[in-house]
Amino acid sequence: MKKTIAVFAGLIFALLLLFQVSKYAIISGNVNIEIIIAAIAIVFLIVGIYLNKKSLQKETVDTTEIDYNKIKELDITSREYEVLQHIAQGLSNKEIAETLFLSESTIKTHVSNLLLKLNAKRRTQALQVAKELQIL
Amino acid sequence: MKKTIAVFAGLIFALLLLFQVSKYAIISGNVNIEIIIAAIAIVFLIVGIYLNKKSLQKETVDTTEIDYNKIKELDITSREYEVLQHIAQGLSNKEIAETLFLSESTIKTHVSNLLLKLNAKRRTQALQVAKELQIL
DNA sequence: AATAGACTCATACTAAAGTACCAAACCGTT
DNA sequence: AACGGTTTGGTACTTTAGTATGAGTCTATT
Repeated sequence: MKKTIAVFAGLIFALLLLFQVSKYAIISGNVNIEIIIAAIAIVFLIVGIYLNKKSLQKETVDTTEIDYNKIKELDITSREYEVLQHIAQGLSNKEIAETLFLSESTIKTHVSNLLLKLNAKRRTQALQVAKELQIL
Repeated sequence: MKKTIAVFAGLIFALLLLFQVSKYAIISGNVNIEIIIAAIAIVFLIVGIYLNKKSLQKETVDTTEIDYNKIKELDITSREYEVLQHIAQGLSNKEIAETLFLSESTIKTHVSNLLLKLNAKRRTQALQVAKELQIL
């Protein structure tokens, strides 16, 4: 975090410097105007690309938005979805039952209903389908 | 695709126009130099951000690079990895056996070895671990 | 108050998944 | 040719997963 601030401070300083240098270069008439304009354009193009890449990095790590509308369309209830999320964690029915303070029977019924609604034969297939539908 | 070309052509044209306008504005001395430099900087900053966003969109849809070195580190053989990929597709052992022209027994041994190497108790957990290790 | 949907849980199954152990064939290396 | 690792496959068994069915509870809505 400190590093980020330092980088940004340096960047802003460098840009201000470029700004002033350009101004006086134009006024003094020593340098070709085209070159200065091009230099500014290129520098800010690069800065734009860099800034954008930095800001996108965090978002794009696991940004696959969950389609909550699709969950409703499939008539998946909140409890069922909760179970689905636990399946995705790799938990067994018994483990899910323990974490949710329910009996294994209840989890089994939820899973069965999930498989029907997701049109899957196995829990692994349910995961694959759910990811394809952007539900997970 | 045609749209992209048109957009880019228009963009380049606009930039060239800006370039020329800037040059003559500076030479004629009608406009403040700072404003022109700032305008160029802002325009190219925005262009840079836009271009980068466009180019990243395709990559970032499912860009979670697979760490092949980690696969080797875990001593996961090519056949085992192949089976892992099929598990991720939601296939059963029997189905994997059919698609790879192997017996179900063979798939079971591969799966068992995978579970050991990934330190998982179930295939769903194996998937979760594999994704966490960026193997899938 | 009655109804519908969600949630819970049980029993009794069948079907997969997974373990343990063994063994043969294959393949590249020493 | 012998060795180590991979791949393949079998048997026998245990453990999960999943299905089918029925039923009681809870809650919001009519």
